[in-house]
Amino acid sequence: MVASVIIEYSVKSLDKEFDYLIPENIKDELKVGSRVLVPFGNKIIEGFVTLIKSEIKCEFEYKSIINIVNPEFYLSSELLELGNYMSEKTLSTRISCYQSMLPKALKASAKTKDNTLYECYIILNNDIDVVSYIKNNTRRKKENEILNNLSKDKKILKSLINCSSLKNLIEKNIVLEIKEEVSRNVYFTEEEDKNITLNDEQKKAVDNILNNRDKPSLLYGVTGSGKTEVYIEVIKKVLSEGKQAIMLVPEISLTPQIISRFKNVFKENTAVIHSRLSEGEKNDEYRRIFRGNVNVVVGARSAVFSPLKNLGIIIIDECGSSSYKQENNPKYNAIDIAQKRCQYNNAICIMGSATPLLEQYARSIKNVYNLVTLNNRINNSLPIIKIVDMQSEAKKRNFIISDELKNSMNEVLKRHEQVILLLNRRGYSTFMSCSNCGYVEKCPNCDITLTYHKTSNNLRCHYCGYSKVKMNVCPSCHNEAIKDLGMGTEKLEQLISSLFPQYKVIRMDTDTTNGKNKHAKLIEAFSNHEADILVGTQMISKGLNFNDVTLAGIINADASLNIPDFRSGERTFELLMQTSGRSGRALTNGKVIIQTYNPDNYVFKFIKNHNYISFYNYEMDIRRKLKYPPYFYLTSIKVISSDYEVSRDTSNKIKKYLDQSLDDSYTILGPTTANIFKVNNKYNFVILIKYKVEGKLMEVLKSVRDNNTNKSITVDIDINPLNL
DNA sequence: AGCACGCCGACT
DNA sequence: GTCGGCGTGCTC
Repeated sequence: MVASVIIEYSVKSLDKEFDYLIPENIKDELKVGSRVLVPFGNKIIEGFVTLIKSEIKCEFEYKSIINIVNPEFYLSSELLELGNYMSEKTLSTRISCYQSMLPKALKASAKTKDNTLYECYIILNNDIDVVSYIKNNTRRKKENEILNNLSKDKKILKSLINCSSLKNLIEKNIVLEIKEEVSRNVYFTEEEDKNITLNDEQKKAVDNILNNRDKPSLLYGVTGSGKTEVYIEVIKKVLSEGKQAIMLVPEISLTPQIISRFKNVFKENTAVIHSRLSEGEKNDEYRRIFRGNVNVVVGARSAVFSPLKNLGIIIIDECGSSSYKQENNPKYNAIDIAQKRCQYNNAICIMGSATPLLEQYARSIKNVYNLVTLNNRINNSLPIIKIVDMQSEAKKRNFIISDELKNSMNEVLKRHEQVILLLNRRGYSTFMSCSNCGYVEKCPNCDITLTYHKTSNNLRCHYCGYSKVKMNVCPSCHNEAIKDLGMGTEKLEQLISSLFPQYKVIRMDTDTTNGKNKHAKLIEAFSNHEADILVGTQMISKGLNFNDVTLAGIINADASLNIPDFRSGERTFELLMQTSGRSGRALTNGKVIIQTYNPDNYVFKFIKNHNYISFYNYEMDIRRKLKYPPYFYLTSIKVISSDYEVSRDTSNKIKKYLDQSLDDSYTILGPTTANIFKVNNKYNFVILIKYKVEGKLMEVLKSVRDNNTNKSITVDIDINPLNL
């Protein structure tokens, strides 16, 4: 017998099968999808079995598989097939696709080896007559107590009774130690299960989804319309059919709130996977899923690969979020993967959002997706949205907080309600600049300014991680005139504290939430009303549910509007809409204040009336005129090199090649310098291809990729990119 | 990816 | 004469 193996090196030239002999001793355990150890060249490396066949073509001498790495786990034929599909669609190696399906500890080439945690238990030694031992043992009471407990409970956690008497019993071989695998406790607050009854609209949505299983459903529902209840109801139905469920959420909305919500409904049948788990915890959850111990998996992007054997539904919550697309290789989109898996398993697929991507809504209008709408907020009241023109505020010398926002905050806080303030920029200030000569401190490796972080008193590059100590003297004109300009969450927190000294402020951004459970603790604290004002970045915009919040303030709505990307309008609309959704979820007097220097921008016109549909129509018109998605597909080719000229010349060469190989149904733009031209000391050029029909594009792209043999040049192809 | 083989320049 | 540069090709 021979096994075809894909080995762990993720390079194009090795993205093919190598055949190995299967030794007798592992013959029975070896499966297609098994992880194996094989000799390759003069090294021993890992790989996955993709095929087992009987015939041996004696063209050369085969080597033998050394061992199966972890006989219990293997990639199912569904996942192997999915990996091949993914590698075709993303033009990345098959091994990189397989590896992204597994937690790190189970990957080939993992540095963290299998993180299984064992716990030591004690049991009675059955070969010994314990009853008579107890009878004869009159002096040592403690020992008898332990023995009596053990004969009742059979097995007890050793750490619970660890004492000298126990040690004695173990030494005498009366009590035995055994090791058992355990799952680490994943953060979870027990709550009583509120038995929620659905309103008519929600009931209709559930029926509609269940009756249209043949295609994905787009659950379009305004924020606070109760999408989660619909998800839960549909999942319950699927579970009752004996099937299993995956629920995908964006990482930032994977909060303790949503986790305990699901754990309270589906109890220990739930596995949760998110980035704040340790590798060991992820491994535990993966194992539970693989063994069929859970029926519901809640997780971010990569949870779409959960090895459920009887998949009945995949839900993608906040399907408009760009977090479903992986930014590095393989550049897969979890929504595509979900749809593929649903097709394969005959499973229900639900995409839910108040702000779906234009692509998604367009498809639902064309009936590619089944459109299901929730029009009404549970409490029947949408927050009032006010747009504040910061240009006129600036004349009053209000640069950060407008009078309107300040007054509203005072009102709300006096009523003992809460405020959320969104500022999409972490750190203390936007940049440091010399007020004498205008010198601006930039990252030496990247083409962007450094951000000042006051707590750590350093300047940091948010792209490459470079940091340096803050200087007081200008390196250019040597004056002591360095000022921090612009506003980050750190500075805003400070400002708010001084403006509202009698109220407590919590700040949430990547800098305050990187500790274990920090994120959960901050949310819980705010939820318990331990603070009155929550200041934060993106991460406070989604999924959070605070009953006392009646005011949401967006400090600088222009930040995301001014990003040079054709989706910046759509992104801003999404961000503002989602943030607005945090206000007035339980109480009916919700209010949202949006501050901008461009109050005439079309985005605000639609935001003001909560009007996604009008926004959709307006934005679609722009996309059609400019040949952007959803009217055209997009592929970007990024050429990256540490040598400016090499990067420029290579991208020109590629452009020439594309012009020759593709007809004029493809629009080829560029090469131009990327949005951030220099990152990590490397120069980035971008070529964009727009097209309606894929045609032979994939073949052409493959040869572009394969023709680049120069190791110092990276040619990064992104099919259907979400960020330019 | 990692390593061997191989063919040309400057060094004890 | 040899040490070592990295270009090319192979790995079941």
